[in-house]
Amino acid sequence: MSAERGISATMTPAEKTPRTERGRKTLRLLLDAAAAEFGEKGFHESSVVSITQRAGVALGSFYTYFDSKDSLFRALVRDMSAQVRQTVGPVIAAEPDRLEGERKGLNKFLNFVREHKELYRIIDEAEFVDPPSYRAHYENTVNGYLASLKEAAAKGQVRDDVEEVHAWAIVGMNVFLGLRFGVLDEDRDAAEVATIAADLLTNGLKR
Amino acid sequence: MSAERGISATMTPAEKTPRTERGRKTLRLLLDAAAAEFGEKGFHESSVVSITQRAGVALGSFYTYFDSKDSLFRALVRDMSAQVRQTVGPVIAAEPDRLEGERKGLNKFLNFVREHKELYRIIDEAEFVDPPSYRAHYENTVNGYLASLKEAAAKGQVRDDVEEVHAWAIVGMNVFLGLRFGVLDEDRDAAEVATIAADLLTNGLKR
DNA sequence: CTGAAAGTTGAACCATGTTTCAACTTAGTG
DNA sequence: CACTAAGTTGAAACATGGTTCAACTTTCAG
Repeated sequence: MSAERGISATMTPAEKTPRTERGRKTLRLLLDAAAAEFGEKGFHESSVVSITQRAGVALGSFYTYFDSKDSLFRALVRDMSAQVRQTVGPVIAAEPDRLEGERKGLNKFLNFVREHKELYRIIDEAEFVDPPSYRAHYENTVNGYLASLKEAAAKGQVRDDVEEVHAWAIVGMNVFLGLRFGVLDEDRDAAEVATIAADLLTNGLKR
Repeated sequence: MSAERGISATMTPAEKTPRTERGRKTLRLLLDAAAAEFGEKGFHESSVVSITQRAGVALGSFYTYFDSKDSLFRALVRDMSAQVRQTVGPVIAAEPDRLEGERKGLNKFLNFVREHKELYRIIDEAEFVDPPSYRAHYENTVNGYLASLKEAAAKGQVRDDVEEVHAWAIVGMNVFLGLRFGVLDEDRDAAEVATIAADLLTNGLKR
């Protein structure tokens, strides 16, 4: 996760950026340990002590890089929010047909969630730990969706009255399918779920 | 809320049921204070002290009725979960046409959420405070939905391949519309949102 | 009336966990 | 090499808030 993607991009200046290689390595250890810890136990059950232990670092070192437990959490949420969009967005965009893109995007999303249950959970908890980030996450997601739907409408691929309500509905649909078939259980084939959902979305519920 | 609906029905035996009128009154004060407190601050920011203060009751009295802060929260979640289903379910069931029922049900749900933002939030937080209740809430909701969709399919009102994936998709859609147009903002007419969503669900996204 | 059961009270106890800090170690530059 | 900046350490200070309990008050059945 974080370790693989470098640090500075999505990092706010609130943290004390490391100046040496050793520092960057420690910060990375902390971020990864935190993602694992928050994912397993949730924010409130996680402690700074146990995050540092998991990272194999002394307690005090934590405060070399973060102002507080909250500030670490915020950093993580922003990080993940971007990660989801960067993973799914391109898959949808690459497909010439928007409705087929929807199927592929959902499939990608389901697989992403299965591999990153901890990240999914962190974003959910932001509703309580850091509401602005939570809101921003979904607004960003929905806005991206809406823009892409409007383009498709212009090309005549989907109904041309698409608007915000549609975008929220679709995002909600995807999030819940991710929850049920990605996080809670993996008892169904992801591609099949994506196909069924995309078909529902394309043709509706009517007979 | 709880005060208006009486207590025993959804209450588990875990709590120490009051034996006198005075006791029932105190318990009701505590439940209402807790719902308000959890709704405003969330579980972890709420304290037993401040719940009892809000209820106008001594700290120690709390433990006459609940084993712990967690046990109170669990009671509240079960309570609300039932409340949502009892509010929306009948509206859908009363309508002969399932697709029209969907529109009315969503409309009812949106209005319910607007009046009960605190309850909505409590259920969300159950994902972290009491996962089994959270899971149970959505499984119950989805199962009810699925049963009703299958009935409609038998009557030829909706496609006859309806299954679990569809039900989760629809519930997710509704939950997110509730989040956006009920909790986060009320800048759109609820009936209009319901109409747009029901139309999407009926006819799909294709041109 | 009266006594036992139910309910009330809040100070004290206790557990947990965040944050600080001053002494110490390591890294890198002139 | 040496010297300074960067980073590390963990014990201790500090804050919070859940839970217990023994003394007290109210209720209500007999």
